Amino acid sequence: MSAVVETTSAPEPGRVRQRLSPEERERQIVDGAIAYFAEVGLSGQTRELAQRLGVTQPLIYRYFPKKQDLIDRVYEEVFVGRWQSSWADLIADRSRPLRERLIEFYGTYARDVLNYEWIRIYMFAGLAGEDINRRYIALLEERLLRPIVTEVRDAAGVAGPDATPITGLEIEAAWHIHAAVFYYFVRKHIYRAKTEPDLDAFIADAVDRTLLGAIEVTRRELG
Amino acid sequence: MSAVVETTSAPEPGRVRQRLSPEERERQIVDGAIAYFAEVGLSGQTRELAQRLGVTQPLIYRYFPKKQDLIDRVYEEVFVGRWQSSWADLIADRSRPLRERLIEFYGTYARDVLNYEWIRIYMFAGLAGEDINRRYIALLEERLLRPIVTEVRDAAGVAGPDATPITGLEIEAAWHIHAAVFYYFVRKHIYRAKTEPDLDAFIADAVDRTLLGAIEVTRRELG
DNA sequence: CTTGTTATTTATCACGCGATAAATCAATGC
DNA sequence: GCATTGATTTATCGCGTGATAAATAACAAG
Repeated sequence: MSAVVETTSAPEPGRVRQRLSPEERERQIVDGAIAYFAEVGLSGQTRELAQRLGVTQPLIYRYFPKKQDLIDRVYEEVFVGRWQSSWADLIADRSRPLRERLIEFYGTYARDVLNYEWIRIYMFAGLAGEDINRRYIALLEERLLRPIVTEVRDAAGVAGPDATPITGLEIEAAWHIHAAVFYYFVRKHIYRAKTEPDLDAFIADAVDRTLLGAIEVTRRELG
Repeated sequence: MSAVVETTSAPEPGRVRQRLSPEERERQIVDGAIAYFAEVGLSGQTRELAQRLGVTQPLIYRYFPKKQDLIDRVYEEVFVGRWQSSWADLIADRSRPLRERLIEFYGTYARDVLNYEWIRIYMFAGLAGEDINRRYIALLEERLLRPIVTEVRDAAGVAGPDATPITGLEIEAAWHIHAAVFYYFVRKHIYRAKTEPDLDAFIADAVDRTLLGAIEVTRRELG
């Protein structure tokens, strides 16, 4: 009549064992891991994750022999393939005002990339010293910031990057636009603080305010 | 002839036991904890911390009976009392150009507040769901952002907050200036990415670019 | 219905980490 | 010196967590 020991996490007691195809179960584990790790960090326990999924903890190890394998998979699912190649054309489309292009870009980027799971796992990874963040920054600089600087130059009516190399401070200026949007989601999803509820209005306003200064300073310095 | 078990972390073997005054030892533990937790997060182990300090793990428990006590102390040391009351006067000093005031403020703020330990522990705390961040944001909004909006209004030559209440988007605009500086240090200390090496030049440029847009949009909307 | 495959669970190990009790020894006062 | 105090160390407990091996049972094929 010993007390229940309860070593391995069990699904809801009395629940019938559900047998899924390996593909379905793997999908379920990965999705659950993204949600769980985003909430508590990558040091979250496999037992707790299993409980949320309604399965036992060793089952996870059938699909991901090491916890690190699961973490790697989460990184891959969350960070790989979210960048849309069409964004390059959008940024560079001079048939439309730069302001309009940036507002459309950041509207899409905010919805497709900067959601709860992405930004929290991204910050957890950064604090853990992962390479991911530096690699993502390099990608952003090449595919987003330098194109933006090029367009800001054009909007300011000054020479392009071929004639005058882009400076460090110009890259930083493109970061200001990005930071305005990024930091909004840091406050929202990491600090869980109150933020402007109208996302579209926020983005339009953020682009307006940060872009005007970027263009004006560029004109003063290079014009 | 059994193998060494080594359960409790020991200081360097052969080192002579050093007996400090409680004040000195406590100071040493707190400083070590700030550095250690900033690096690995607040889930860092007391044994590892003890080893870095060159003392045994139970000694920490003489000064801080629970690990949470030590964490609370770290929060207190890092976050309390860094805000200088003189900053209010600096921001509101209309005998100087707003640009100049903000550059001086953010220069000081960057050095006095946004260092490696502060920004990492702040982000760890945010991800852990602590109240600290929301309380700090409330403090910033009251003591920094609203005053900045008031000064931006003045610089734009429009009515002050008494006549026209400050809007959510205006607060967000003040966040843009703040975000530019803050995100610089996120990239530097959390992602460990390369950043503009000349901090003063960066801050002057960041204030210039973000402030110009803030003033111009304010003039358009309220002028 | 019977049987085989394998998805899933049960049971358990090994180790790490927070925490505590008792032993030790460096400093201080007489 | 010698004794006393208390800062520091040694030894150990209990539990949580990653990981593994063996048992069980859901589903498909015949």
